[in-house]
Amino acid sequence: MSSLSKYAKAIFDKHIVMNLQLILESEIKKAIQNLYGATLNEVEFQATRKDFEGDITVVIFPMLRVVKGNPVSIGEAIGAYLVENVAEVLKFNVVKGFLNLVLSDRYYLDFFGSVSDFSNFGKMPQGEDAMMVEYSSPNTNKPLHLGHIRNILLGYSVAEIVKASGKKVYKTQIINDRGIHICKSMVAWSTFGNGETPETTGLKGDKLVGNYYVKFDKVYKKQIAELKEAGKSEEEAKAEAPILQEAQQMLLKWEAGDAEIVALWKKMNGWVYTGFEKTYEALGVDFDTLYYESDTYLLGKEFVAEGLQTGVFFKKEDGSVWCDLTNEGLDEKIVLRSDGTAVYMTQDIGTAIQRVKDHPDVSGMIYTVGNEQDYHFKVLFLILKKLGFNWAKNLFHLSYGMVDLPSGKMKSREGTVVDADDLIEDMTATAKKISEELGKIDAFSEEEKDELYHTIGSGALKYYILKVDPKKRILFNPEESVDFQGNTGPFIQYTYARIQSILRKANENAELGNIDIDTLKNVSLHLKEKEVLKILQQYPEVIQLAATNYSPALIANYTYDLVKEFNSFYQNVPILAADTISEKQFRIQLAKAVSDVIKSAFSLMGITVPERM
RNA sequence: GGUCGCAUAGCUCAGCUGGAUAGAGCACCUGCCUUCUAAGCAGGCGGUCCCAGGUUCGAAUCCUGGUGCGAUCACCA
Repeated sequence: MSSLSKYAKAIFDKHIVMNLQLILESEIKKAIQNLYGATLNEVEFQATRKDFEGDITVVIFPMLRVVKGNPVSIGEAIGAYLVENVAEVLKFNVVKGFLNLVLSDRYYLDFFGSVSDFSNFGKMPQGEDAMMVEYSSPNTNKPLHLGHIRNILLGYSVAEIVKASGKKVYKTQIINDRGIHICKSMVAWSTFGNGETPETTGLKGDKLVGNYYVKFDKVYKKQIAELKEAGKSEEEAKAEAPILQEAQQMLLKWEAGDAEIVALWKKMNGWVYTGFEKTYEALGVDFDTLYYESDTYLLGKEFVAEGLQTGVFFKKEDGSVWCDLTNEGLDEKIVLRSDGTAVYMTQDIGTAIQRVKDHPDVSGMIYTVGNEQDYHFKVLFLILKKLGFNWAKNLFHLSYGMVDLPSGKMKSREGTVVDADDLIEDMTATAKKISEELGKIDAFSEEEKDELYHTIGSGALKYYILKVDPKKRILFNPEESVDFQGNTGPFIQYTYARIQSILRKANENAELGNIDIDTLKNVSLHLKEKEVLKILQQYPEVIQLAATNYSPALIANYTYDLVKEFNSFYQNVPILAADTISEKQFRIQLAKAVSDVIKSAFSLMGITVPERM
């Protein structure tokens, strides 16, 4: 158990219960002062291991620096002192240099009674300080795939977590809506499309456009082969292929504002956006504000010009503009081409500045982008600092590992991608299959069933992806379906549904009434109850930890621990059939609290929970 | 080659600021549905924490050097 963050402390202060760890720390310091005349700066705590009796453990070893003596006898002395002076400490034992403290039930019950609403437990009120979280930066020439799914789920979840940790959050994306890749789809469509539309083909807009991106590549490769046969070198062939030149012509026309080309661009991008909308909806994510590359690259150019004046950048003989980062241990980086056109970096400079202009309360930004762009963001952040923006010190690249297939990297042009919509559909189908086999929801309407399948299927997928540490790469094998048992989304959803079932029954019998402190006083805790309470108590701290580490995986692991402990309680301790009324009431409330926290934690991962399953 | 990241059970992953005998799930094996949903519970099997040094009372964790895998070092994004 790490020391509680100041946020968690604030939560406990708000409720009558003082954080015990703080009390223990100061009492232990007093004990050392009284017993040995020494001054202790810090006390190290950790959760007591399961195989020893106790709830919280004080590590004695670090004290040996200021107190000379045998760790066991020091532990004994502190333990005796605490039992004497701290009401919550019932008894203790010392194993080697570890002082295990057994806490009173009363301490845990006071904690439980002090939280009036577990559905908001651990979430801090939103402050003035705003963060902007960027995720899902799609190109508008092809549909979203599994790689985007990780990006989207991760970014969304981190945004929710940061929000819960007490910051205002704007969710945004940068849409790469211009450039040669878009023109490729446009050329292919106008040449081979025969006026096809999403309406005439019944295809999702992004799929339709993606097909023409693939078509372009096919034709391009064929033309290269033909040119090589006619005696051209590989390089010449690649540069001279007519369809590529056509795309390049189109880009020039687009930049010149050619009305016909711009109209085509708008039409095809419109199809793609409609398609993306559907995918985002299926994933249950949203955005507060959108940015388009076509809108921000010009602002980037302005600031490059300004930086050139102030000496942040320099111009080479050919007219290209660079930033010298050799003092920072990096290379020189281009920020404007010799022909004056913008590069990726130019646009990103512009976008960042635009965002803060539009949202003056933004004091930092989080970019959810794959780790292949680590270098790019290192450079971007440095440049923004050099340009003198004070928010530049609060920029963070949420860098995540690639999602690879057993066959290697996914490539859109070669059709070796796991399509986002297909994957969600597959997961839903698997959920359906399993649900039907179990046959528990035969009473559901067709509509309710479909909703449930989607809840479970997408829950399985989201949990599967989010439970992994973001910086690690994921190897995804489409042949082996995502699990629905063990450490999975459906397992946790199932626990939630079982609790709801109990609550419904309790409600029918009017046993759900608010628990009062007097009832709690008469309860003596079962070991399993105590374990569940211990984990519940950690939730506020886990949110803060997940926020500072930008890691939904911490929320996932926490939820799993909570659910595992609860299931053990559920299976071993009767709830509705408890011996006494006060026990029954308490256990119902405990179950409810657990389900509230499950729902809350899952919402931080963008996962919904079913009432029955 | 330079830089950055990763390496823990057969597989997928936890392991917080260094602390006790390194933990889960899947798979495999045993039990448990006439009591609240068995997508569950209880238990078993399974480890040279990549290797070698170092710091420390104590290292999977920190440092150095290797090895392996990945990324990056474009007037691509």
